[in-house]
Amino acid sequence: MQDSQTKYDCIRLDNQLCFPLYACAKEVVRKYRKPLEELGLTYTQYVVMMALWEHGTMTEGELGRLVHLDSGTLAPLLKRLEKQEMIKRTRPDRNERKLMISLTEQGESLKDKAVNVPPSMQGCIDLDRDELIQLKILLDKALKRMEEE
Amino acid sequence: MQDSQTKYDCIRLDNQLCFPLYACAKEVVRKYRKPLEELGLTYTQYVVMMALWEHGTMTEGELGRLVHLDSGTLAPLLKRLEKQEMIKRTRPDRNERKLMISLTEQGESLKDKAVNVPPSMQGCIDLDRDELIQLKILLDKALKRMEEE
DNA sequence: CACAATATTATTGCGCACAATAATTCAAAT
DNA sequence: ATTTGAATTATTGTGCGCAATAATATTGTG
Repeated sequence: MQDSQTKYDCIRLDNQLCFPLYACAKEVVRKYRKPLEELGLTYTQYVVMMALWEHGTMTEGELGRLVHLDSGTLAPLLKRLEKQEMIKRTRPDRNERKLMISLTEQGESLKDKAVNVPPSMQGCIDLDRDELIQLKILLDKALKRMEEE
Repeated sequence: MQDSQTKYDCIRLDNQLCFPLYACAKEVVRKYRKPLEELGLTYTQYVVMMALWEHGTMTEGELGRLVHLDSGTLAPLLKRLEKQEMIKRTRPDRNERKLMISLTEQGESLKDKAVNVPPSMQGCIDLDRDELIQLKILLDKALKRMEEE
């Protein structure tokens, strides 16, 4: 066994795939903070709002599956969004276990401010156009397979 | 403007690059939980230990730059690792501001268990070999550019 | 109907994440 | 030598993240 190849090579940071994934994700979320501050949203809240803007009213469970968050994270987050009057939380009569999450008028109209966020985040990941496309394809594919499990 | 292309398209979840990045990273960290439990480490602690196994003793600041964590996260995390007797935290005489982080014997030898983690995480991202390589290249490149700023 | 099993959300507990700020130590400049 | 400024780590406060568990409502089965 040579110097340049030991049994510990597999735990070098440079040889990890998951570490740059983890670190990039954190950096990106951090970069969103400023522009989202103007909307009064955290990154996670922004993701939840995007799901609601696109799909409309749904249960907490459906929402959680869409954005990859469980009830332990989502329940308090939704209460905060309700307090900010972005969403409403209501129990349907037919099934009082479920919690329907719907947008308030204010929440719905925040959409018009939110469309300014993606343009301002252009270049937040400093890669060429082709590389960004390729990266998105790979991440979408990986994520989809995780959802299928 | 047609139905299929509105000004709100840019805030559809499907059109985000950062969302699958964020979601994938979370899923991956979650998958590490089980195997790391046997080492008594969280994912973030594991990353910190990898940096120390590879580079040896360094200051908190250097460590933080390597793993992309600031003092607000790192300080309490290092105290927990010290309590578990994985690391030592000492102030050098020449500069009492700095905090040197070094491995204990126990921390050093945990390395031998840790080498089993990457193999057990093979397939944690369900992509072909070539796709994994490409993904790593793109993420490394993106992360490197973020570090350069 | 009774009651067991399931579905759905809420709570708890611990740790990460980071901005903002404070506290301490060191270095530089007059 | 004193003071100013920079470097370094620690603390505080808020929110995310998730496993484990609890609480409640519904559904299915005898």
